[in-house]
Amino acid sequence: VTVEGRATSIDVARRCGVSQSTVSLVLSGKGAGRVSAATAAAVRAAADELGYRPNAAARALKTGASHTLGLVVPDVTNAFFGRMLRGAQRAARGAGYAVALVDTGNDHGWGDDAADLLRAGGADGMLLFGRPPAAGSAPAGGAPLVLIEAEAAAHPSVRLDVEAGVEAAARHLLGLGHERIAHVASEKDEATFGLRAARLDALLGAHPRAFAPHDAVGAARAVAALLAGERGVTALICDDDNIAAGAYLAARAAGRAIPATLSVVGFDDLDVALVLDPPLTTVAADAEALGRAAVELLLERLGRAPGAAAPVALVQPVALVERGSTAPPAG
Amino acid sequence: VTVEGRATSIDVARRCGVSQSTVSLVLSGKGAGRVSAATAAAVRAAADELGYRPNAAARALKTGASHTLGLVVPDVTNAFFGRMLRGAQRAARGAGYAVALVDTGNDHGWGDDAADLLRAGGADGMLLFGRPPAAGSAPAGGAPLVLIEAEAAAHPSVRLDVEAGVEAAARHLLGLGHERIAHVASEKDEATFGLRAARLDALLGAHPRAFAPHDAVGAARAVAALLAGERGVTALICDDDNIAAGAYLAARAAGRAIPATLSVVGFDDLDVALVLDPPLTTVAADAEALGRAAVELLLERLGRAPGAAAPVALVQPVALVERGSTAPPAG
DNA sequence: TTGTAGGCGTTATCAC
DNA sequence: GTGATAACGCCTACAA
Repeated sequence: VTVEGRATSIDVARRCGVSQSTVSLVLSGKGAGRVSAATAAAVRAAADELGYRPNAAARALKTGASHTLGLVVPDVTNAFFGRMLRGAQRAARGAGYAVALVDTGNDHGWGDDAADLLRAGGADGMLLFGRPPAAGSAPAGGAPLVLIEAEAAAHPSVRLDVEAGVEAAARHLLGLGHERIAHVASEKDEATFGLRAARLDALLGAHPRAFAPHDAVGAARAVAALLAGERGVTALICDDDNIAAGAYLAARAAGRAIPATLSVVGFDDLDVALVLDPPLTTVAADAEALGRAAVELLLERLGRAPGAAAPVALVQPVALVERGSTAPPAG
Repeated sequence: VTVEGRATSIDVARRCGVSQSTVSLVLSGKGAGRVSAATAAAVRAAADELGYRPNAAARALKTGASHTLGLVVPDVTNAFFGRMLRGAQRAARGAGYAVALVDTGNDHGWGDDAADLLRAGGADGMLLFGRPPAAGSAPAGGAPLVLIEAEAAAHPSVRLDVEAGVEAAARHLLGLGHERIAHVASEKDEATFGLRAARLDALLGAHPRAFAPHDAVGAARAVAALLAGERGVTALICDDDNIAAGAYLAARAAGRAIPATLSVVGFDDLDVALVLDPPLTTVAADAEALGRAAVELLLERLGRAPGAAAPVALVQPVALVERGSTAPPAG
């Protein structure tokens, strides 16, 4: 267990009197049937004693693959990303890849961030969340790219079927008898939110809409303003459960009881949905599966030739979970 | 904007008729006063046109630094880690480092995970959350290590002053007149939780304790059992806000009103604390600062000689935030 | 079955 | 000012 600086494969070779290439052969598992069992054992023993670890940089340089994936998300602080991260991370690790994370903190320095990461860590491929890379920039320096919750002709992508999600929410409320439904939309301009607004517009015609940040306190302000300004709103469709939590706060402050005088639907089915009182009716999204699928797409693409095969655009299903926050409108 | 495979510094050199080493000098900024302004400009132009990006692996091999930090956390899904991640990530990026993330998913395959990451990504240093590395293993392969929310003589560390935190919570409840206070502890065996239990034992003497998972539903079960089994408990100190959220669920189910017949104190001050009704009295911890401090410690250590200077153990303050979930016991 | 040699793309030390 | 040249540690034909 001697840990003294670094042992190289040459040290190992010297230690047991063989050549460096033999060491490489044995330790990379490609010595089967080529190196005698005795030498192989000796090599392994020596490597063990020296605590030898192959130098990742050297290997990456030689093979051209760093076995690292870059993941760019707008806000690690959001529970949704935590779950997505876990899915991505697991899938990646299962395939021997590490995940390097970039949190842009909602600033749109996309190209910069992504490129920086690549330059720094030398990722083999990138996962970009939320918006396609700016047209001009080549954010990954030519590395394979997979988009999450965004689409672009040039790259494979995975996203949730958010249109079906908001549609299910709207139909649920319509079925309950609501006639004036407001959309509490995200203030971020990510593709997914645009899709939702468009579908709701098509479905509901003109209807109130407010824009809110993804935290309960900020969202509460937005919802309070909406409720004060718009007459007769009896139901809210929120772009995210955190925003829905804000709606609860605003409703409480305004003396509106949920669901008696205000119905609320969220999106994502985060942990907070169950903690709210009453439990939140929401559109459940499997964030972990999303992350996993994105990584699988990227890994698959890393296997292919650079431009081969048309990029796929995966769409994953979501499902409305009816809980206690929705009911027929009063009176 | 031609992106054709990869352009190397040799391509750039050829393009503008200089030697490769001149290109290196110019682009690494070390050409000041050595390379003529004209050549420098030409080199930069050529690099731009070719979309040249230095090869990270080659640079890492040559310089011995990958500019990547490994971060190992038990559960990215917890909002606390989201905030910590952000702090760590920002500090790292500010210094030109990328952060590679490993989520162990609460399994204690420490050595494996950390080593795997290192092998894969070649991190210059590691940040380990929650528990010191197993004595025998050298999880980072000799790379500098910083512990977060854990301490060990051999490594620098940062942690929250959790003892002061639970003490403040306990004194607050004691001051309110509570006499039978239960501790809803985390079921994880991380150092931070042991510290809290010990302090509460010292302060409160024998008192009820239940162990709960860090999700509301699971925690609710644990709290329900505690409340059913123990007589006269009027207040709960929870190891985390998610657990406190579970306590709300259990209290609701058991018909105990918060704070009228049950006071609850949480830990961390996550977003959920404000969403709960009534808002949760909790011990606020600055997770972002924790992440930042850890990265700074690691970067500083990366600057020094391998064994130089005694490892520091930073302890960051926490503060009780009184909100609506605590009140004098009934009757 | 094993060893030799060349090169991956950089950086950095020297001559020129 | 600029250009050869030698590593960095590993992989992999190819030679022995």
